[in-house]
Amino acid sequence: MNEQNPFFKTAFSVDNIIFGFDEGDLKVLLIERGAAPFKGLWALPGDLVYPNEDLETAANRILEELTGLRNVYLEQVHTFGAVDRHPLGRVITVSYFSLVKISDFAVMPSSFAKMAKWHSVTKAQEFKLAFDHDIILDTCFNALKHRVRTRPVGFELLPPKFTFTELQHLYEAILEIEFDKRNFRKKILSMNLLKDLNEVQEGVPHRPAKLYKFDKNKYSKFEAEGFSFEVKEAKKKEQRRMLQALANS
Amino acid sequence: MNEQNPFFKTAFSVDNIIFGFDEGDLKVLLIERGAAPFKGLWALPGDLVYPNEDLETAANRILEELTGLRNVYLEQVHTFGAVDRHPLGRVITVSYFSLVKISDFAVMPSSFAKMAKWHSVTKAQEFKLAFDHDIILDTCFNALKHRVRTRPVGFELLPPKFTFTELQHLYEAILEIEFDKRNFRKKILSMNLLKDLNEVQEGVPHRPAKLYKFDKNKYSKFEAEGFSFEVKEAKKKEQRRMLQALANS
DNA sequence: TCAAAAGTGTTTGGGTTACACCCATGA
DNA sequence: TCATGGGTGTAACCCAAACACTTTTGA
Repeated sequence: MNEQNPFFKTAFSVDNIIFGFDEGDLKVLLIERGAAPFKGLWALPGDLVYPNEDLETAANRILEELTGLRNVYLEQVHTFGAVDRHPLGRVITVSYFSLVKISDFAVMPSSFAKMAKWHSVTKAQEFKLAFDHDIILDTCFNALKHRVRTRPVGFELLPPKFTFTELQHLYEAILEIEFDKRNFRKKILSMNLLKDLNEVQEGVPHRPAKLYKFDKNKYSKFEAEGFSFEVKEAKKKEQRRMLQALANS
Repeated sequence: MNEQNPFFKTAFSVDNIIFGFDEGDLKVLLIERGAAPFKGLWALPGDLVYPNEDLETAANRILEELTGLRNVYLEQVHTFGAVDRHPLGRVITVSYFSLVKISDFAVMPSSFAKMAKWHSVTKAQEFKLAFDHDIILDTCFNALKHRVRTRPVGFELLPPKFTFTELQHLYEAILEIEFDKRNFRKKILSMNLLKDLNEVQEGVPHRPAKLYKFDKNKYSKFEAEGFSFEVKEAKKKEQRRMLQALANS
């Protein structure tokens, strides 16, 4: 193979959608572009892939350079390769999403850090992002919604000790649905994924909640067998609302 | 951007897993490699992506060159980019699967045709394929299994008129599960996806089955709402089998 | 009349949904 | 004692699963 070959005029990059969870809200880490094209707009963290680097390695590198974190949940989502997606040339990009615990962010070490900022996902979806990053964000958010119903990955976003209510708020934020408290607890408990730590919250102005941690042993069982977090409540509620509306008209 | 830049030493390809269904068996179209590397091994049809060509366009082009078919169901699955996956250089490949009606294959028009051959998927999974194509095949077969539970895409693999039994065999071949005839019919009928053609099979040595076609209008409803083809039978059967085994020991 | 596949209903059980009140704590 | 969220059980319902015999046709 040689470099004069026109097939080698294409570059490829990795874009990394980094999700976090804080204050009951699902967040995504964006970077303000300091240079053209799209200077001043928010963009997903990403970089060209080195010639001797695997795709996942590149995704991990971007993540570590930006956040200092390693060994983070990472999943490839989709590859975007429209001819005109990058104004300066042909760049095909592979998107990944990763799930991090915002509690781990003591410092954001790299030079990127000054421009990086957490944004609520719902708000970021309304931004005009650089390149086709709005579509990428959308696609990855959908992939996360799907994954969370399929594998117990939600825990990747929570601190090591958490309350049931925090867990429920996390699922609600990701799936954009509200759950019944009792049914939610029943469902999660029946999965046997949680370990009761026999500890409680401190410093809260109300009855303190019990703390749980995620039980890795059970997790691996689901890795093999699959996991189903069925959600029909929202659909039914919606239907009933529409029937009501019809009846009232 | 310029061509001396080392980031432009990478090429992009698309590999296309073409599924068909015939004689109760799920098939995949493979090509025998006529040149090194991997000369003589079976490989997935694929090609480098032209510099001015979108990824999907490339996937469709490969499909059309090989089969003469256009407007075929096509879905991106995963991107494979291990540094050493191609012995002659860095080639990142985006995999797609497509679903075709084998009945449409009057001729296979291109020069590829003489080397292309349908293989039963289960057998092809045991082959040593060129490059990392065995992993790609596996990944795409899993993606198909998933998609078929999620959207009514099975019809893409059947001729325009088909019997209930053919449809059931198709689902069984894809999901590698056997279904109860009555439950299967009930489930499909409740989805209201089929149109009874008031015709029957001809020339069969037994009671002829009714012919159905797929009803596009209903389909679009599922496109929006989602579609669930839940399958628990297999799991339960497996569990019971294991309990039996335990009881007998 | 036989072979071969088509066609058809009902019961059971498990899991999801709906729903409301008391409890523990800090202020 | 009050405000705030924590924590708990039961009945109804729906859907998937299990299961066996009759029907229709061609040979």
